[in-house]
Amino acid sequence: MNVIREAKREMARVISQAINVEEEKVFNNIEYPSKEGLGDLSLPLPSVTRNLNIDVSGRGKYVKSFRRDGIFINVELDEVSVFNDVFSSLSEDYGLEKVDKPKRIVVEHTSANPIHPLHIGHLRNAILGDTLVRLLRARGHLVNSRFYVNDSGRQVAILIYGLSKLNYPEPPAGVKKDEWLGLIYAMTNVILEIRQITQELKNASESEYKEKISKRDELVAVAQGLRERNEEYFDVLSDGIMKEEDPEKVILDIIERYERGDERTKQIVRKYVNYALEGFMESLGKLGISFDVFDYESDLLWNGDVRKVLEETMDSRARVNYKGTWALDLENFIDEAVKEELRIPKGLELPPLVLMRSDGTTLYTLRDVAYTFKKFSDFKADVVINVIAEQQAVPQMQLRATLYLLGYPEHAKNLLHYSYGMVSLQGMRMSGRLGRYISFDEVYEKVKEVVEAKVREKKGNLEELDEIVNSAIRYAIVSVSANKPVTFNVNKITNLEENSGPYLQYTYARAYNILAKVTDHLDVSNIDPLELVGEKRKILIMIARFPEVFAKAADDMSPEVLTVFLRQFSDLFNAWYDKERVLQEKDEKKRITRIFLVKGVEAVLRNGLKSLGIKPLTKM
RNA sequence: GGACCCGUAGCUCAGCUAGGACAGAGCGGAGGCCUUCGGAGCCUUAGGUCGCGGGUUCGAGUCCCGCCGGGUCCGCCA
Repeated sequence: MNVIREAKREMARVISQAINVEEEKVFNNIEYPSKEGLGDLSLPLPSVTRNLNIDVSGRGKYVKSFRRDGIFINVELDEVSVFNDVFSSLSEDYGLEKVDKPKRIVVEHTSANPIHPLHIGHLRNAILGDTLVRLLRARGHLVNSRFYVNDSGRQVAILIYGLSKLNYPEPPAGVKKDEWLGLIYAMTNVILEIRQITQELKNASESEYKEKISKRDELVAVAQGLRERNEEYFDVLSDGIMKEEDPEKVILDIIERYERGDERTKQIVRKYVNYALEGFMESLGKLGISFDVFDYESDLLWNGDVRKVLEETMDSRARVNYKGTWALDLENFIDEAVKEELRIPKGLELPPLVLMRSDGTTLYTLRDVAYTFKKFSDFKADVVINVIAEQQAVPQMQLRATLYLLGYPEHAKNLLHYSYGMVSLQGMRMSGRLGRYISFDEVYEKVKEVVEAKVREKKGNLEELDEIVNSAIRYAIVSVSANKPVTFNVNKITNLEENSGPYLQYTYARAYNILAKVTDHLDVSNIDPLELVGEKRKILIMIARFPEVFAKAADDMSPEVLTVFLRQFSDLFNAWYDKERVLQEKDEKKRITRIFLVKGVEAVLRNGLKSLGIKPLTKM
């Protein structure tokens, strides 16, 4: 039951008849007054008519009164009707309104390269992605979450090359596998880069020389830092790589063997890639994040999917010769109207999609086309959402344009890029390549430390410690709009005061514990209508609004909408909580009225928090 | 050079998609509240040319244009 919607309908019906404007138009322009004392619902008249000289009167089931106030028609709701209808139908899943026509939706998120541990950029990706999954599921959609394993690129090959120099060691017991791999990868890469730049120095011109020297010094400093973390590995790697005649050739050979599907290479690569994934899952598991499916990029190569797409593109009328290889000319074969339809800026000159390297091997974006087909077909998806950083905006547009050109306009339209802004680190860019990052695990442990100290100080319940840490981290991420660039700051996450996940959990616990002690028989007809004033009345209206807010947050894919609402709602409840007693109230009708409101608060917070992936705590 | 994202209180951010009533929170600052169902709380208070300049409109933080800052992308990398 969505009481607010019914009330808005009633209001719109009366006004539309009075001023002769379509009901739908009136309905869509109804808003909530921005300040107190103006009623519960409001219509700015100029938004629907030029005739401002009108008055509306009367009342209905929900509408108690209409009042003309400047350019507005303000409506006061009948709190008793609202109360009755909200609480006589208050179910377990109150507010989690389901869509009429559920869609099948694939959400791909996180998809970190399996060569180093997850860092705070992935943290944002994973939390946004997982929150979308939960919100859309709560809304009634069928959602399939996927992780794309980029296992066939150069980066994995570098890692495997390093491992080969170490004679394919096993991760030591007690060490997190992704972290262990990340160190080996960074060492290998840095040593390769130093070797490379040292070579370049030999034929460098005077002007380049200085720049290259300083770049090399920088790399050497990074290398020293890495060496301190494991001297034995570093020295063996350094020795092996420096002695290698042509490391580049060996790395290309690894790529070639893996892409071809050479059995021994497959075994080795998959083993270590899966170690990295194990590490990812261990980290993400702490926040309750998991995936339905892992898709390996290499599978698309081995099973012929990529080849099929390549053949299709080679048949395309948009195929052109580009710098000596083949590409799709997206710019000249996609007109303005289609660009707009595919959410591509008019002024952007879309770069051609290069189909293959001169040696015939394929490139990431083309493989991504194949992967997109797989996501649509495997799950019979209506919509595919890619949660990817904003840096990938252009490749994502190329992807949509390519799908369109290949004759799949529906796929192109239903492929959404859920973009998020960069996460930087106090002015410094993170770099997995150089082993410079704050890992997901470090963040988690740091937050856990602070939360634990706080719980001990409060003599609180340590059993749910992980759930408090989870809510602190999720809230900090999800309460900022996705497209904002953010600078990472642990202090912000460890502030557990009013604007925080733990604050919401705490508020929930208060409401829950009142209800746990209730002995009254609750009957909506046994209440005191005069109680529905002040904060209690406002709480009631917000409870009634919750289904609408939830639906908007899910439909717009804007979890921050729900977050803000839950916080304001908690503020309101806490303000009231401090002023009046519930259980100690002597008058039975007053007491029962208040208990109902607390029940509403409990339901709204419980369902709101759950759909954000935060556990409502009964004690903390 | 072109394209995209961001710019709101000392700091961190809501509000901008679909314009509407004196611009809202938290942190930090100042001052209060434990005979109280959980003080991770409550109540006061100070703090703002909504980056700047035009335009559209009865009305602009919100829409349009032009600037200025910060970031990102423009590879036969992923």
